[in-house]
Amino acid sequence: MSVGRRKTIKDVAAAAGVSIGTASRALNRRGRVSDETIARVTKAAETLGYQPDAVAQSLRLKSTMVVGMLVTDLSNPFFARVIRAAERRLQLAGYALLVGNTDNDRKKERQLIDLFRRRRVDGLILGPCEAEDIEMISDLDKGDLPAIGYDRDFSEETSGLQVAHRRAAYEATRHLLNLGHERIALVSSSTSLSPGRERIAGYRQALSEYGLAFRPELIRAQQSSMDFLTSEVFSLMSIDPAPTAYISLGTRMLAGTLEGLRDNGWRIPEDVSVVAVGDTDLSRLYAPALSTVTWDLNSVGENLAELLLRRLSASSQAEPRRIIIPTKLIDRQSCARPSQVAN
Amino acid sequence: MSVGRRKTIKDVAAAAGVSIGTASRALNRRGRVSDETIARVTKAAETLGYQPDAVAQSLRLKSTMVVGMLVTDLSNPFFARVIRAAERRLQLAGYALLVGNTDNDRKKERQLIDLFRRRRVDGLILGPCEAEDIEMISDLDKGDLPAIGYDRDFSEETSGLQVAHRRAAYEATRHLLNLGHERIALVSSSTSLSPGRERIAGYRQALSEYGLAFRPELIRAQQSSMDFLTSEVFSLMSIDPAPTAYISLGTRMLAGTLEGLRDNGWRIPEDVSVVAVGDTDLSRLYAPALSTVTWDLNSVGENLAELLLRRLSASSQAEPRRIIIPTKLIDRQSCARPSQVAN
DNA sequence: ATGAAAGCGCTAACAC
DNA sequence: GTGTTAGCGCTTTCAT
Repeated sequence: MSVGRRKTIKDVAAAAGVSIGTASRALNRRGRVSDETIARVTKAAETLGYQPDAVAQSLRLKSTMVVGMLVTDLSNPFFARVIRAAERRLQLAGYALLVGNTDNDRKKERQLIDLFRRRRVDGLILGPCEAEDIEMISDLDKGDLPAIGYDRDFSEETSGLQVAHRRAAYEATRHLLNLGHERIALVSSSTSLSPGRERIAGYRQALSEYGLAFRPELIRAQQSSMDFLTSEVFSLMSIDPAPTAYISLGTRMLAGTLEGLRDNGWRIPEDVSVVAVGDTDLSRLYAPALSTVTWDLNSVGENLAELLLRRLSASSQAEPRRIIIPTKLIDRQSCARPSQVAN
Repeated sequence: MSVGRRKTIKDVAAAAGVSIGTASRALNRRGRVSDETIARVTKAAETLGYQPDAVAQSLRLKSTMVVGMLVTDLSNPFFARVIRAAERRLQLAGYALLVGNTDNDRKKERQLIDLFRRRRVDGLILGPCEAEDIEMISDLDKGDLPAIGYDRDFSEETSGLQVAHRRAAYEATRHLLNLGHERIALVSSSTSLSPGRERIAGYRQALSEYGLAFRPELIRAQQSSMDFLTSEVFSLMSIDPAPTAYISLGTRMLAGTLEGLRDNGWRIPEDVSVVAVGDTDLSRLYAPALSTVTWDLNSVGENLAELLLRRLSASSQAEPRRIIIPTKLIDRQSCARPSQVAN
């Protein structure tokens, strides 16, 4: 179709009979330009189908209007939703979103950050990653790359967002404790990730408030693999006496937990209570419907974008901000008093 | 931390005591450079922590090594998985992935394409979108923007990938027909999207092979909203005589279908048979486990990346290619012979 | 084998 | 108000 090469501002200038400097000013409505030339240049640009070259602009303006986002797994619905919301908000502000998958590998994360830096992204949103480093974000941020953290450790000097995983685990545990459970298993993401650590902390706190001892063997969090094996659940179930309740807060682990319980013939909530994570179709439609810890993923994405945007607006070099996203426990039908039968 | 501005090739050249031209050649090992200078320049670059500016390179080389991908909904697991796989493959080839959400809105798609073009992405992967146009992709592709299609219409002159939705629907329908069902409801994405159209075609074909008439009232595909209302299912259930089987091939609609059926007290598969889509936790763990049409999302992503990469490798301006991803029907426990009770 | 210089497309500073 | 020019950081002729 279009035979000629892409139109440049030079073409526009020529067509409008002005210099390229004037063309630029007219197009950007910057500096002193007569209304008449603005009109002529705009018209010329339009008829030529001129679109400014963002690469050249970036080089000149030292801003690409691109931000990068790194998460362990783009396809994890917990991240995918967040990305969607963030992309929407960023686009509104004229930014595009470059995404990368770290596979929860520190080395890959490092590589991607370098790559994104070379690409001169204006800012970075960093999701949780193995062996994360409190200094990392502030190093970047104080260096040449504005960065904010999402569900990972970051120092007080930088902005970031965290879901209230600790509180979530605390409340889930309290909920079961209140029902009379005393042996509560916790299945969650690895302790090398902030959410994993936070959850354990919340769980412990609830336990200690009830004067119950923390028993590490009831916890499954060392998993670094993406999938949670039902064999892990079996090992939990074979503890004597066995747990009477399961809090399954790992996105990918819930299915394993349910499968393990089911395959062993344990009924929910008669034999065992379950608290799940994420208000998914599975939680709602599973029989029985699962009591679930949830939070607003949309809000996470929007707030992340907002946080970074604020950081990028040169004016407000201001205060670093920390946003905590509240969680909610939706009680459905998967929790009951522990069965009287000694397991 | 780093006080000085970013190092440029000029700094490297100075530090190595050569001209910037030589520095560039040394760094890229292009042209004639003595091994000794290569060593000196490389060393200088390393000690300075030099990283080439990709923006400047892009301007000069007329290639950004970025590709864009547009889908209706980044958070839809069907797309999220594909994006993850594509990103991985592209990254291996040195490309970064810019993502965008069209919300299934033609106007937004158009805007995003223009935006991506301005950003000089090297290529584009376009997912399905409302009112898609066969010419669109080839226009782009023959114009200035290599593009391939994913589950959408594209002309024979361009490359693209399609999941075998028609065959999938055909087989699902056959499966139910073979069990003795004659009134089969089909719930799928809008007919304004390629997958929706294809599925209906497959469904019709199976019906006609069985000598059964196509009854449009058994189809729910006009949905443009993201969620499928259970009221739609009620309307289906209240047809007289009611369908004895449901094929629910819309990602977002499966939950609605199950909910509608359940809330009305219909048992699966005793009262009604169901075929679902996507080998998700829900399909596996729902009681009963759902017979499901699946395909390899990972392979979709990889093949899309591969297709675009091939298109981008200037050498092979070659043949446009069309890849069809096969589907598989996993038969579980949600299908049975129709109940003898006249509904 | 190396240096000098042009130029990718754009914006901003400076003259007039 | 507009034209001219420098220069963002890089690669690539073209001389030497």
